Amino acid sequence: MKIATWNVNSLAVRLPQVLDWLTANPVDALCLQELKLSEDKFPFKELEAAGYHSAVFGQKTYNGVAILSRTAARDVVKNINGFSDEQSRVIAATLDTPDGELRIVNAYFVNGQTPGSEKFEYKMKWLDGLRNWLRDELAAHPRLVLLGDFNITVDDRDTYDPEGLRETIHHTTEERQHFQALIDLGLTDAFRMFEQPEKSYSWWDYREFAFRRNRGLRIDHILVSQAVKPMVKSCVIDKLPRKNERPSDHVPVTVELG
DNA sequence: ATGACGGTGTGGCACCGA
Repeated sequence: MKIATWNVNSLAVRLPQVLDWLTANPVDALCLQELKLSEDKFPFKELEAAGYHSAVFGQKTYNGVAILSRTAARDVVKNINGFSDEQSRVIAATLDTPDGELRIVNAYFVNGQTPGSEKFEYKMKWLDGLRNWLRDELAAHPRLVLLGDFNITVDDRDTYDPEGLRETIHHTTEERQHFQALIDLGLTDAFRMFEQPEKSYSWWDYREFAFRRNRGLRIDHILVSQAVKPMVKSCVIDKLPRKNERPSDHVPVTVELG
């Protein structure tokens, strides 16, 4: 089975591209971030016509996450248990697969703006909350995938300018320690289980022809639990949608389990 | 470099993203 993550930066704008992508890439589940719309504006009908159920945690203007799946998701949890948050950033659900149940945790991590800012402090607290909750989720659901827009580069391979961007947002030691703390719960970065093209990124700024110059970051990740790791067959970034008209600044990342 | 681009909600711009 295939599971993908994509920060669409407004589902209202990107719905046609999502439908096109699903036609070309009929994954079993697609996790979306930055819907930028409330649940009452969510295109349930169009996605159902494409063969997908939707579990949605919407928010007007900012944030908003959803899990699209071929089979209906169950035991849906919205946001982080034990962490009070005004923003719609996390949706978790269980999928029933031929190999048993699989827990999906789809997250839109906090951006953090600038190290030292209030938003950065919020990012650190949010990461603490996520980790503490995830420990329980993993205990309850050994077969688990955590995926989404992490807004963290893992190491120098994940950034077009490791020296110039050192200790800037998405590159700080503190953020990377938080990422490592998630790994230490027993998770593995599926992308790095395989040999990958040099300078593989999942996001490029809209400005300065960043995509054309491949000045990007890898900040969209798929982490798998120890029980899932032996099943991982591939993990790929699909750059093609970044060439669309009115593209999202992020592209999909897909993991194949078998 | 207080910049760039793009989305949203608003209202003739400000805020946010990464």
